[in-house]
Amino acid sequence: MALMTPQLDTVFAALADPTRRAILAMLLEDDMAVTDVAEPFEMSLAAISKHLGVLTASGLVSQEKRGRVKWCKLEPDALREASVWMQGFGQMGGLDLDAFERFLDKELGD
Amino acid sequence: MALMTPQLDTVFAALADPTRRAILAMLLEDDMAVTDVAEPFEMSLAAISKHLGVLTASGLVSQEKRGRVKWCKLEPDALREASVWMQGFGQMGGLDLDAFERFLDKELGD
DNA sequence: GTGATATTCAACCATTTGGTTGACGTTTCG
DNA sequence: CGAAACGTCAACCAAATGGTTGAATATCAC
Repeated sequence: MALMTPQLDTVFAALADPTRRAILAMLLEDDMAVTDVAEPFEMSLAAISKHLGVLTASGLVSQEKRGRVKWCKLEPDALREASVWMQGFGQMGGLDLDAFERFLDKELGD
Repeated sequence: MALMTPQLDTVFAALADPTRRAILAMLLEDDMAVTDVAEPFEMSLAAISKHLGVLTASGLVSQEKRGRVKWCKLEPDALREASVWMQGFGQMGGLDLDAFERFLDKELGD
């Protein structure tokens, strides 16, 4: 059993939280500072900072500090692997998903 | 902020575990009994039973008991909502679709 | 320099998760 | 009937998750 592509683990785990999905939706519109990301939520800034850490660790978001502001940017490419994995699932019966995950490792590896 | 669609939570959370993804891959080929699902894994039957419970709760798998055997069946439709959610992020942009098609030709060719 | 702003860090807490083991109810088979 | 096979349940455990506060660290603005 292959059980590779640990990126899938972190990406799907990141997507499993509604707060994090809402953050991604916000970042879809524009890059944002951490404080601005946190503004609409009824939870502490530190909690949002942690969520952004999870998103960054999964590759779904990148962060760049300029001055005292840390800008958060959506990285849609990180969704490709997960999305393609799911597409394959829904649409192609009988596919060898182990081979498929190996394919994704190779294609998306860099 | 919306934070709805609890189904997405459970589907993504279910997909975040490599054991569960491997189970889905096995079920893609055919329906299976719980014991047979557990066979290739180096963990207890009870653990696999729990994983199947998570998959069933998320709707990705259905279970039907016939006699003393509980049959597990993949429910690919449950992936649709999550898949559609991802479409919003333009994820397919950088994937090498030619390589993808070649992969599919090879995998599905026979 | 002082003070406000931006963000993280550290410690803590409750809950969930992923695993174990052993006992338990069903169903089948000899 | 009695034993084996199928699967879950219950109790337990360690580790991870998602949140809180309060202090700490930079940076900017006056």
